[in-house]
Amino acid sequence: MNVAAPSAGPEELLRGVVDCVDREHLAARLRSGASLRFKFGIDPSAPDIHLGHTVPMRLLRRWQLAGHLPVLIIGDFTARIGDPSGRSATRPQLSREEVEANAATYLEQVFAVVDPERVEVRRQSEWYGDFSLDSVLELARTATVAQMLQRADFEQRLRQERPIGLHELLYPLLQGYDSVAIAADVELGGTDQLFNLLRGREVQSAYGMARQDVVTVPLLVGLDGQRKMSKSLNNAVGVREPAAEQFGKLMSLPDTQIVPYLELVTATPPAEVDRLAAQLAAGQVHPRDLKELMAKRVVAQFHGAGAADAAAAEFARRFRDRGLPSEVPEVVLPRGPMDPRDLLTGAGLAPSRSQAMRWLREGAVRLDEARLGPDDQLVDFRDGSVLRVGSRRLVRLRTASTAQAEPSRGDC
RNA sequence: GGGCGGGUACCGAAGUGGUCAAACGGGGCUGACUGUAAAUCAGCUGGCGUCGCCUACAGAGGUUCGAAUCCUCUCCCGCCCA
Repeated sequence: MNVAAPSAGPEELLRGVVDCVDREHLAARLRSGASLRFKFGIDPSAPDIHLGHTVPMRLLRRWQLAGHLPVLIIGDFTARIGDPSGRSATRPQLSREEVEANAATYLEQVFAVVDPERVEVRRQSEWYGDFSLDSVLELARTATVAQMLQRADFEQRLRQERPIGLHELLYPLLQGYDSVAIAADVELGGTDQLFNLLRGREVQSAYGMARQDVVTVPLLVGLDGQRKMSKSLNNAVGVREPAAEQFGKLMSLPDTQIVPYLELVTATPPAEVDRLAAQLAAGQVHPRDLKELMAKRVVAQFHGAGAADAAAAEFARRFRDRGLPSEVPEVVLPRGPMDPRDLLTGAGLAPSRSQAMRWLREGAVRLDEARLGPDDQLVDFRDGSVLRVGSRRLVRLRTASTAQAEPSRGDC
């Protein structure tokens, strides 16, 4: 990555942030020209990061370019608890091995956005690895149960008579102690992190350290246009997904989110975002075209402009022109007429004959241009025929008189 | 330790002896439509030899012609009192 950018002032560095505590204090420090330790914690609780994670990472990069030092905390301990933020239920416990594996792929993904040259990467195990019970108690003494129960998600769970694990109560304290361990000047997170971030201030002062300032950025709304992007809500775009997959998902985003996405997950300059938003509102630009622009820019960040353009072209071919994708998976089947249900399961498109039958009733199944129905007895196919269910599930059939059929399982 | 209320399909949640493969909502899938994998409307959403059979309502037994529904024990969760 390039350029040692000129150091920027508070206006530039705080653009787009939602909460900022203590704003006066932080602004003064930024103006002072000091290089700040800018903490950002990531829990390797899933193997992949998604676009939602990149929102704070982009701010991290801006600060990095301005001469501040990002300190990335790999939450290899807290990941095993699971952050209760915004959670209505206790998370499943991860094993040490899972967390390790996740952590390894995480950094690689983070560095797609953040410059790997100028960061400090720390793991919680550095300080929690041999944390004694004494230390735990000392940390636990820094807060009261009432303070912990103030947070909305705990309060809500209590009201709904759902379980709250004792270890979950500890989460904000552990995250807070990280700030002590690395002597953070500022901590960054999504708006749902506010409670934890503020707790860090209290923990630091309990340990006789100056309080960090706290900055939050907006949460990215997921593909459903409603809830925050989250893998478990199945509304996320992973940064490691193939370009075509990312592009298609982004095109399914409700129109209302086009501008927020441009703003939060592309490098589009604010002035241009404003201009495009105005044009969209005035009907001067077609929502689909703007969405395509946004999608291309997002995809290009992870796969390059060429791949983004190719994904856009492929998408147009498949869904606008209703054509075949450029690459169709093949499956080899024995030659000869088959019951359509066996054909679907044999080709790996249907997980069961019952599901195959449902699709046949729904009119979802096409063999080349012909639609197959529930009353079709035996259908014949030729080498190279295309069997499809809906628009996204399809295979090219190859016949083999000698070879055994080796169906690849579909993911239905 | 005592008392009470719960554990139902991917999730939430009805059902309290047969008409329950299980209401309803969400999610997912499919069709129509379209600028899209958007919105909207409609259908589907355990398996199989598909108008029938099998498996399923925390687990194991039991009562009954018949149980998700009743009884016993076990496991798990929540609340209240100590």
